[in-house]
Amino acid sequence: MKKIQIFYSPDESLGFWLYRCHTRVSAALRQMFQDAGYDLTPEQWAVLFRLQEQEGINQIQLGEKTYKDRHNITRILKQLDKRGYIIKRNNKNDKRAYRIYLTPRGHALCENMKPFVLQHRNRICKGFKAKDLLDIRKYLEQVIHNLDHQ
Amino acid sequence: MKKIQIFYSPDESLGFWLYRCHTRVSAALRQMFQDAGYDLTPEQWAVLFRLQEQEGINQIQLGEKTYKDRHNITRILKQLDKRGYIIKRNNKNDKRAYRIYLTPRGHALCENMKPFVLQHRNRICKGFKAKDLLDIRKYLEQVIHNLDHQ
DNA sequence: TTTATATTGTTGTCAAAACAACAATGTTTT
DNA sequence: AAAACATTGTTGTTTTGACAACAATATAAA
Repeated sequence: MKKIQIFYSPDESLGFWLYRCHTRVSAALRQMFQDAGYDLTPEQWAVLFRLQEQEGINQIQLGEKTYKDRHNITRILKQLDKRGYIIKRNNKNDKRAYRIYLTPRGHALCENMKPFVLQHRNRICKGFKAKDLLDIRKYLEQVIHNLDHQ
Repeated sequence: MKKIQIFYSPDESLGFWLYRCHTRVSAALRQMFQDAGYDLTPEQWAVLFRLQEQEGINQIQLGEKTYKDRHNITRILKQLDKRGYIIKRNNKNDKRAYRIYLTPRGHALCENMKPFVLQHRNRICKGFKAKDLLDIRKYLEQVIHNLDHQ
């Protein structure tokens, strides 16, 4: 007997919805930064914020915080460095690693962006109750858990 | 009086979770294709499947189905064409447009991938009840709706 | 101590997303 | 019919994600 498998459309699939949502949400933030006259990508923002949160960490730690690999961190820092938002200092204890710091310019940018980021968050969460947001997060955590465990 | 705004960490933000989830889910599918010995990206898969669903459509329509813009469709089709999975036929009614078709090789690939895609879907949805999946989708639809309306 | 292995970071390649500029064809307006 | 505008598709640039190869330094094993 032949095994019959029903293949539902991607329209019904979680991965496809995650793709749609993420690209739209990310594009909207990028657009918001642009409209506000800032030359900053959402990815650069993520790194910038983590640095403000915890200055002096190295690129590996930055990658863990932002869920980006070291290759991408290298390049994103290159962009931030080019624009004068960060500085890489040598680490005396470990000559392989750098300690990454925000410049005053970087600190200022980070503060300036926060209202826009808040506005963006409010926009995408419109109509959600606190419990909805907790539920969504619980679901998304489960997806990542599923991928982490086999 | 100064207005105080609490800026919660990205760890609490929906956009960040969507980023984490999407990149992990997408990377897992890419890895699954690779491990199975197929040289196919998740994006190429999305286009391939839509073509099987509806052959002869043009690139704009393909973009609408996959939520990609025409620039990306052009390049993804270039990859699929290079590998012999699709063919672009001229449209007599509209000389600007092509009609895109799967080759037999493309049809075969699409069929071959389905079990892997199903396995991937089951993997990321492990532990979810039918209602959970409906809820997630409802939430994600709401996010997109929020972005579509102002 | 010397050798082997792991960690930190860079560079290079390829594919995709976002965006601008362009060519060619269709459609609408005048 | 001619001009203005819209649609379909391509190419180019920049940024990011995924991956491989590499250099330099640190740590563990022999």
